Amino acid sequence: MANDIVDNFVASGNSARMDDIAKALPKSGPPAAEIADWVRSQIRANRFVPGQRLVEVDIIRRTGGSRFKVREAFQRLAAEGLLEIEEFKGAFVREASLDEVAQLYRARAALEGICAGDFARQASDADKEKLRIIAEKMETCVESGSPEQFGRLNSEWHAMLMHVTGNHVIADIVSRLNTPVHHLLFESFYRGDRMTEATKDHRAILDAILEGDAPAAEQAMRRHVENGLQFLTSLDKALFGT
Amino acid sequence: MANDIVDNFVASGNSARMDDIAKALPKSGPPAAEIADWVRSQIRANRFVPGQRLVEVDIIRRTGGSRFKVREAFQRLAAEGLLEIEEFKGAFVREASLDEVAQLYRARAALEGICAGDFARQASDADKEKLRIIAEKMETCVESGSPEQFGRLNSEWHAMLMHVTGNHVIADIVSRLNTPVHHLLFESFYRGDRMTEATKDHRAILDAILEGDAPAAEQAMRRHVENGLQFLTSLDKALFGT
DNA sequence: GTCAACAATATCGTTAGCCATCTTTTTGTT
DNA sequence: AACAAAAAGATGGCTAACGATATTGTTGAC
Repeated sequence: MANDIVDNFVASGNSARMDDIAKALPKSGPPAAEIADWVRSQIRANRFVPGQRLVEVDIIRRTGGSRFKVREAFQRLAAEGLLEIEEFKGAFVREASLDEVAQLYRARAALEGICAGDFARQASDADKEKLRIIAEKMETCVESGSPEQFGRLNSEWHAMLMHVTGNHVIADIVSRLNTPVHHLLFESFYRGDRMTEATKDHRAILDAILEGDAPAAEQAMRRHVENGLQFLTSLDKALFGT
Repeated sequence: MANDIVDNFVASGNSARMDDIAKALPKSGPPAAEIADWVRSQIRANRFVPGQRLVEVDIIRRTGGSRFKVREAFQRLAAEGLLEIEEFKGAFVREASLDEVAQLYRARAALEGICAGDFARQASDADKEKLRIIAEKMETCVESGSPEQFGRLNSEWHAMLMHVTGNHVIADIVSRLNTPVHHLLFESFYRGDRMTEATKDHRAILDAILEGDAPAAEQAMRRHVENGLQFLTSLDKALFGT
């Protein structure tokens, strides 16, 4: 992501053709949305940690965007709940309290539960098979011990479960719910036997879906997300708590 | 809120010199959040209708905010999903499709269901009594036929149900879910016998809560919200559909 | 009379520069 | 040596001006 921006910026400066420049130059810098994406990715990668102050000039230096765009991006991120902006002090990465995270997880459990029920009810056999295949790949990840691949597949699995039945809006809400705690999510698969537990949960959900038992699928999904929360809280205690 | 802004505008509009104002008013215009609130309220009151174009200068004139702040507010509202911004065309009030509204309602049903369950489990007797009293007031509104009072109490009822058990984050999510369809909500209580039906639903929820039956409370709340959606879809068909 | 091309206006997007505010550092006094 | 006050540096906020684009109105030809 960062490279995209830099390349884009450099490219527009180095272009040779007049035509190319004519079309490339109107956008002198990266658009505000791109800057927001970049900051978001930095936060997700734990490169920007909660409480850290985001200095405008610094972001401008790194992204090549103008001050105006950077501030627009900050506003967007603040509206998303990722940043907090204080007068004359600037933007900070928002720190989500454990209680807040718990509520976000409970919300996610409810929403993904709905989607799991929908999937059990409406999804075609082909879609169910797709879901099964991804789950299978994840199991091989557990064996080979590759948590980042597991994480990617996990995201894909959850996203597909929601999008297949057309619940794009709910999926969007869920993704926003995830963002503030994504750096913890990322770390969670490295610790303990979270992967094996998650796999067990996935299997339970998949079984309910294959049997067409929507309420069971919903319940299983809820339990799965709530297990994730429980793991996260124990992780938090181990890291920061006494 | 709106009056504050208007008064502010009139004051600055009638003054003679810009310089005088700059020195006379050490406090600058309303902050971006306030402008966003104002625009939001205008949309809620159906004064800004879906598809309408929001011209920057117009908002500046009306709110007294600077162009920068207005644009910041637009960004925030776009992130909230209320507006859509197109390049060189400006901000439009976003039109929520019926499918989108349906998903928002299903999400709301799930989230408020959780809170209803929490309430049944954790709320004190005093809080339960408070909830009962509000419901009682709403019943008198049905008899006397005052829908806007009913609407206010309804908001209070739902808000209290969530906040009492500390689910502030979930309540916040729900309020954002409501915003895009609030103008329809506003109209809904004027039509048919929605008020009496809602009252019946509320009574069922309250009964489950008073008995301490959390799952029943959750289910009742879900049904209540889903009934609201059903009413809204029928209303939409009656207004626009064939 | 209608349609198309061109011009004019209005609006949006961007940048640069100035002003207000906060933080930190330095200096002076107790 | 410690604390307070003032000044300097840094940071964010705001306005004004400029360039790009869409929309609208007008004029001319078919």
